[in-house]
Amino acid sequence: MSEATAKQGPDTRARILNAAESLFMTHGFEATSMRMITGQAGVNLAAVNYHFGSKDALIQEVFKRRLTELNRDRLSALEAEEALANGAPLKPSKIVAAFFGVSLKMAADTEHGGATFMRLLGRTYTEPNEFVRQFLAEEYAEVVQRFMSALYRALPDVPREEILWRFHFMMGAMSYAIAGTDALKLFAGDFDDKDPTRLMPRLMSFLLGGLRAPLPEEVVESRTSRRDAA
Amino acid sequence: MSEATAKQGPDTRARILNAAESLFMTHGFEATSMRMITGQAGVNLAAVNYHFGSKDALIQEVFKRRLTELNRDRLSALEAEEALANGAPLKPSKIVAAFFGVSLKMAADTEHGGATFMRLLGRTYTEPNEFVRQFLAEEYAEVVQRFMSALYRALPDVPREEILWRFHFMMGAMSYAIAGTDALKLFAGDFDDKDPTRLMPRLMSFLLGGLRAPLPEEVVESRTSRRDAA
DNA sequence: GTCTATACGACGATAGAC
DNA sequence: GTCTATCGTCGTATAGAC
Repeated sequence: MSEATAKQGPDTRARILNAAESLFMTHGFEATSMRMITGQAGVNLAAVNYHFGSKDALIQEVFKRRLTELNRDRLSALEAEEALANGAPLKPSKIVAAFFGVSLKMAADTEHGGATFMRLLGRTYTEPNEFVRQFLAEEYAEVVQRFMSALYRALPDVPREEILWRFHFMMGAMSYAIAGTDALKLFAGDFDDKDPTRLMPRLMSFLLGGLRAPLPEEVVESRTSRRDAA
Repeated sequence: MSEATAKQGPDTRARILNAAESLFMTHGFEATSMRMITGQAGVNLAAVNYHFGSKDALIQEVFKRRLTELNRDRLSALEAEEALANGAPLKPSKIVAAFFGVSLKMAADTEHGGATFMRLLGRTYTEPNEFVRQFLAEEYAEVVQRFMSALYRALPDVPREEILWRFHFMMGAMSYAIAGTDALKLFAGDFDDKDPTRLMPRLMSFLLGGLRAPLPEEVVESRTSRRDAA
């Protein structure tokens, strides 16, 4: 159990990916060394750089696998709602539920590392590193565009820039929701962990309240004055 | 300007702290090496470990200085509102503005590294590291308790556990708001950076909408059934 | 093409001389 | 208190064996 799970595995590349994913999700990216990965995979240290180029590239590959799946599920959820609506604009609650419901579902999967992955994903958004953010942008481009279009239709009176910002805020709230109970316990020692299924309705109420909140005065003013000018 | 700002500075400890703060806020904690710090401070490499014990301890010291100041300002803002209210419960908007207004103000200070600090602070909440979270809990204990008390009074009909969660969600939204425009640009290439002073009203609308949103059904149900049982 | 052995420079940390 | 020398580990690069 200590190391070298299997010595004559068929695909070195796959063994590295599996070992890396498992270790990353358990210890985080930084705390996982190349020597830990290659040790567990039973391959030579240099194999990682040969197959992936660098540790960062390996991280990206592991990340990509999960993120692609996650975004596919998010799009499926949105499309399912759109099919039901039959061309009519979706209710904001349906759109938000499609995006964040799928996210929380993966976050609830503690067995396959989904929870750890979602925590890492939340942190990655605020990563100062340039190429990480750019990679994330590419992965998100399609799904964000689709969800934004749905929201534009659902909220025709809200300026698009405002919707974009509020979606951004919602992602932040979700990130903390997933990072979760641990952080909350710090603030309230008597805090009960309770049923994690309550998180979803809790978060949904908050997100919808924020999304449909009255527009900030400055935006209202600028819209009013624009209307006045016209 | 390259290194060794002053060779015969009086207080080695202070010179290390200043150099560390400057470098941390510019490059982040991890990207700043001990050799960079001691080089800029004009002291020996081993001096950091002698005076602070470790790099982590030095990070805590620098972090603490900022966070103490930030939380002091947040409490001052709350107390100023409470003085105006003369014993009456504060409006939720005043409470939220006190906490997050001060935060955004520090985040807007790009000159002294306030922006970088706030970005790092936002990430630190979701840090899996145990002692980092415990340190943060101690630093936040008083200010969170005070703000929660104010919110309990302001929203007597909302279950306290719900308020706690929503405050947590608000912190997440703020964290992403500060991490900011860079992340947003990734999703919308045509996105305009615009006036950063608009961020505050934008965020405030969202936060208040979320804070005052209708309670999730499950919470309402459990409260109703509890009332029924009584 | 794959893979291994080995070495390189930078990192945080520490023991011991002054 | 401060310094030098050195330790073990890190990610990475490369020469050469299969």
